[in-house]
Amino acid sequence: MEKKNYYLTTAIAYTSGKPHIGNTYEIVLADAIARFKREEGYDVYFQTGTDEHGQKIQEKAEQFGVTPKEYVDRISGEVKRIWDLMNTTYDNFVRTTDKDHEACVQKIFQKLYEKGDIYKGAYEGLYCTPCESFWTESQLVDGKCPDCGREVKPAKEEAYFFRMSKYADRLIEHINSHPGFIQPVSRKNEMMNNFLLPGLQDLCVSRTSFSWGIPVNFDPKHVVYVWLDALTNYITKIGYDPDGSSELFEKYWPADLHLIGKDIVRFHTIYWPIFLMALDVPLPKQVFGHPWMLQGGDKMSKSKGNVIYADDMVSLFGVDATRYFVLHEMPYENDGIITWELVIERFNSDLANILGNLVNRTISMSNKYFDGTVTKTGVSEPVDEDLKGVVTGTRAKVAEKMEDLRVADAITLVFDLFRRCNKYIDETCPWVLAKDEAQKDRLAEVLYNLTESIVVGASLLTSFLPETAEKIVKQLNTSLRPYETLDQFGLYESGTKVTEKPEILFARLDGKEVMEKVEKIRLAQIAEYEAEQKLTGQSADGGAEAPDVEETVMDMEPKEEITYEDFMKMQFQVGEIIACEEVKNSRKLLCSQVRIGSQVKQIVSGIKAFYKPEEMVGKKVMVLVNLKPAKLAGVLSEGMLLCAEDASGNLALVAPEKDMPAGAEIC
RNA sequence: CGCGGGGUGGAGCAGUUUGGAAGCUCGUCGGGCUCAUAACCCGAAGGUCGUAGGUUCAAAUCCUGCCCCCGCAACCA
Repeated sequence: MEKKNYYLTTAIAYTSGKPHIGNTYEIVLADAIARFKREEGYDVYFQTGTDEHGQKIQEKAEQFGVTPKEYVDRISGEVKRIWDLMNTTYDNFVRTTDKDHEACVQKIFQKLYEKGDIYKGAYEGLYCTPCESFWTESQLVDGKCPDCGREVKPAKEEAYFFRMSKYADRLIEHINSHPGFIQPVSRKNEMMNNFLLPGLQDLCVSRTSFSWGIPVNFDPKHVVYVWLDALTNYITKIGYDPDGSSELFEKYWPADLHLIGKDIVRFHTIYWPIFLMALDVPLPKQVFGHPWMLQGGDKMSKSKGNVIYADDMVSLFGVDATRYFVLHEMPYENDGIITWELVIERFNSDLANILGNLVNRTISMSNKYFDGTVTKTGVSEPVDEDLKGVVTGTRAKVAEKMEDLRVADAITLVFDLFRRCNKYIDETCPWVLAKDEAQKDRLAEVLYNLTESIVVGASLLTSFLPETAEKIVKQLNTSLRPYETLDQFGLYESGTKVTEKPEILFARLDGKEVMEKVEKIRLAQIAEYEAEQKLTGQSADGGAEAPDVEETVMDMEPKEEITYEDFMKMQFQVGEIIACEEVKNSRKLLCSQVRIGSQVKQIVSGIKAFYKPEEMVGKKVMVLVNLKPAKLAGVLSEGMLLCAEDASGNLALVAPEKDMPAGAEIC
C-alpha cells in the first residue's frame, strides 16, 4: 500500500539576528511531529528555512558595513547551524534569496497582475524625505515626523496592491466549513472578528523605498513586499510553477500543517489562503499558531542579558535535555515560561531521576543477579498485568495526543510509562527475590518485564529525544522497536545480554554550579550586546531596565547643526510641579500641573514607569515651554518636561543644580 | 467603552467547549526501601479556583459588574 503523505512547514526565520530559544522551540516542535508522523508510517516532507529580504535587513547590513547578502548568509548559516545542532530532520532548508524562489515569486507576481488581482495604485500619506518613511496623521508628532521631528509633506508612492476583498467571502466560507483549519480555535475567532468580518483592506505587496528584495520583473524599481515573498516559499520550494509544477509539488501539496508563531497567524490564515485562491492552488489543511516561550514572564531582551539561546542550553544540558524542556514545558495555548531554574528542575526530576535512574538501576540488577543476561521465564504474577497494560496502552494514547498536536501531553505520557516502571520495581522488590534461590525464575521475569517496558518506552521516545532513545536500546543490546509493534509486550529477545557498565544518561545537576555558569553566559551576552551597539552606533532597544553592569557612556547619532537663532526659538524655563496624576487609560503617561512664573501649564509626560505622581510634586524641573500644545491620549499637553534617557530607555528628569524660582529662564 | 490573552494550594501548569465530589509535576513534611544517579515507592499538609453579584438542585466551568497582570495598538511633548 502506498504511504500517505504528510507535508509540514515551520515559519521561515527572519534573518535579522541570531535565533533564541523561542525560535528554536518551533523547529523542535515541528521536528517531533515530523518524526512521529514518520514513525506512524507517513511519507513526510518537512520544510524550514530563512526569510531574508526587507528594509530591516538592508539597514542592519549597512550598520555592520557588509552587503545584505553577506549579512543574510551569515545569519542564515547560524540558523541552520542551530537547527542542525538541535538534531532536527528537515528535508529542505529554504532561503528566500534562492534563485529558483526569486524567479518563481516573480512569475507569481506577474500572473496575479495579469489576472487583475494585483493592481498598481498609490500609497498615500505624509512623507518624511530624510527618513524615507510614510506616516499617517495620527502617527505624527506635533505635525512632524515622529522619528526625526522634521517637516513631512503629503506624498504618494506608487505601489502594487492585492485585491483581498475579492476573496474574503470564499475564505470566510472555507474557515467555517473547515473547523480544524485554524488551531487553536481561539485564534480562529480572533481572525474572524478582527479582520474578516469587518472587511479586508487591500494589501500593499510592493515597495520602492528599499531595494533589498525580489524585483518586480516588469517594473524593477519595485520589490515584492514581504508576505508575497515569504509565504510563497511553502509552494515555490517544493516545485510550484504557474506554468506547470513539479512532481514533488503534486505529491505533497496541499500542506498538512503550517506550524507558526501566534504572532503571524493572521498572515497565514488570511493573506496566504487568499493568495492561493488567486493562484487556483488548494489551501493548506491546517495552520497551528503555537504560543510563545517567555523568560520568567518577561520578553527576552539582549540588553538584560536574559536571552536564552539554544547553544547555551545545549552546552549546559545537552541536545536532548534541551529538546525535552521546550517540548514538555510549552503549554498548548498559553505562553510558556522558561527560566534556568525550571530547566534544572525538569532535568533532575524527569530526565535524571525518572528515566536515567530507571535504566541504570535495571541494567545494574541484571548484571548483579544474572551476569547481564535477561531471560523470559514466564513466571508471572498478577502485578505484572497492570504494568503490561500501561506499557502496551501508551502508544495509542500518545498517538491521540499527537494527532491534536498536544506534544507536551504526549511526552508526559511516555514518562508516565517510565514512572510506572519505577513503581513496578518497588512492587516486586527484586532485591528480596534475589535472596531466595527458589525465586530466581520470578526475579528473571521481573527484570525481563522491566527491560521490555524500557525498550517500548524508549521506542516511543524516539520522536522526542532521538539520541537518548538510541542510547537506551544500545545499552540493552537491542534496537528500537518498530512503531506498529509498540502495542505488544514481550518482543525483547530472551537471553540477550545487556551492557556491563551502564552509562549515566543524565547526570544530576547541581543547581548552584549551573547557575554560576549561567551568570557567566549572562555577562558575556551583555558585553556582546554593548560591543554590537558600539559597532553599529545604534541606540538601544528601549527595554525598561538598565543592564546590570557598570556605568557606561553612550553615543548618539549627531543631528544637523543649528544656529544660535534656532536655539533661541526654544524657550526653556524652570517649572515647579504642583500637582500630578496618572492619565487614565494610558500605560506610560503622567499629567502634571506645572507652575512657570505666574502661570500654570498642564504637561503630559511618558514617565509613569519611572516616577510616581506623588513624588513628582514639588520637583523643579526643566521645561520646554513654547512647544505647540498637543493632545496625548486625549489630554492636552502644553509643553515638555525634559529628561535624560539611557540606552535602555530609562528616564531621569533634568533639574537645576541649585534651587531656582519657578519660571527662571534656562539659557 | 481600542483588540486579544490571562488570574486555580509555595512554583509551573491542566481542567472551562458539553456545569455534577478540585487534578498533574516540582517543592515541603512524615513513612517505606536499599537495586540505582542521596535516586525510587507510599502517605500527609497546603487552594473561599482574582473579586462582588446572578442563573441553577448543583458553578473553576454559564451570565453581569469590578480589580489586577501580559501581548498588540495607541498616545512616548
